[in-house]
Amino acid sequence: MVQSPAVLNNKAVQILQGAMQEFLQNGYAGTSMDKVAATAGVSKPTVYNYFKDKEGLFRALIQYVAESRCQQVMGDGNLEGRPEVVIRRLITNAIESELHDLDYQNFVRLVAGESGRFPQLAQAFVEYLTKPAVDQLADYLKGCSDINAPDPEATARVVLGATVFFIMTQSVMHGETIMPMDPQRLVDSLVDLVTRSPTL
Amino acid sequence: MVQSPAVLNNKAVQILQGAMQEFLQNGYAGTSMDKVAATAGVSKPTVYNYFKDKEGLFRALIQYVAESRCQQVMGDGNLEGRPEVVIRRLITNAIESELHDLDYQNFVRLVAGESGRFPQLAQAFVEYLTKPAVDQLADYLKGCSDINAPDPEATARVVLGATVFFIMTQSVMHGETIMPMDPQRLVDSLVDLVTRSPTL
DNA sequence: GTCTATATATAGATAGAC
DNA sequence: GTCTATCTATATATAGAC
Repeated sequence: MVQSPAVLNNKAVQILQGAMQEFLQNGYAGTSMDKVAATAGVSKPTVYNYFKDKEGLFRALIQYVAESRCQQVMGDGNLEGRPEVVIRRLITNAIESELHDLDYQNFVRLVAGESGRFPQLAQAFVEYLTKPAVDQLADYLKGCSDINAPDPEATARVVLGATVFFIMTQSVMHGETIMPMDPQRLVDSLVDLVTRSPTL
Repeated sequence: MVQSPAVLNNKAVQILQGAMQEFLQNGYAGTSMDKVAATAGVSKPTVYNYFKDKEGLFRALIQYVAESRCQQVMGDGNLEGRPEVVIRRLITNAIESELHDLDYQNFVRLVAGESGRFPQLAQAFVEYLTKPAVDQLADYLKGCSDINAPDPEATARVVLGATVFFIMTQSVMHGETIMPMDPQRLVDSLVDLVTRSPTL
């Protein structure tokens, strides 16, 4: 029985791959164990041999995907240089890598959509993806003396919040045609807001 | 057959109330027409007499809830006064009214979670809730000469994006214990960022 | 460990009585 | 218009053969 993605043999990964395709496409309740088994190329009892039940498989899958995404979000962790350049690069990278990543968008939809019924999984998302990103940026901002951020932690939430909101509205919620905007304008405004000289 | 919430008799509303409770709690695929009928206090064929099928009922419900929320989000539309005061009040109101509104959070979870399979409903959310809020703030910012916002539309997205992200992370995704923050700090930082004197 | 076959429950949707 | 009763499909989960 697989409880943690830390220990995964070949067949467990094979099942998780099939489960990923189905759950990301059809949500938790919309996914049947029959289709998971078929997509994974195994029989249904084999699925139940590796995972206790549908909920156990789902939890293992979310953890599996979150761990995969974890490194990517952090980037190389190399936040060095002048604030205008660093912040611009950080936001540009986030938008470019997520705005057209359909798998990531479906992952966000799935975790957000199930956050009421699976609060622990939503918390794992916050702990392993959201919080590290905010903390990393906040730590960088703390080291910058010549920017407009008396509260670096709150400022980091503003910067990343605006970025996440942009991706959510434009792509996840399909708002690109309804309220279109060149991502560059958001980046420019954010850099402009944060890197001005602080109040005298 | 009810197609639009614009024309709703008593029984249709009664069914929508039951549907709201079930869909907001259990999601689309997790909701059965049996439970909708039971919660609404009618029989299943009666539900099908007023709505074509499960999908038709769901679409009508989302439109119904979105229209109810539409006015509330806009507030009284009275954005007048000095920018520090107006922006502070706007964000504070949004956070106070949404951060602990469980129905609203479940509505966000539902629409976001189904946005991949019901893109039209997500677009209605953007068109009737997100876009009006952004436009209203952008219009106000355009009229302010003494603030730090060369691009009012992008700045409005930063302000509302940071606010929505805060509510999403703290409440919807249950992150309050993982990355706690007093909402006042976010409000202060946003007001501070936007209302500084523009670059010389 | 992995399969075929199946038990049991519940889903969406409707026929037909009133 | 509204109900009880029902049809058909499919869901989760497992028994038992290999």
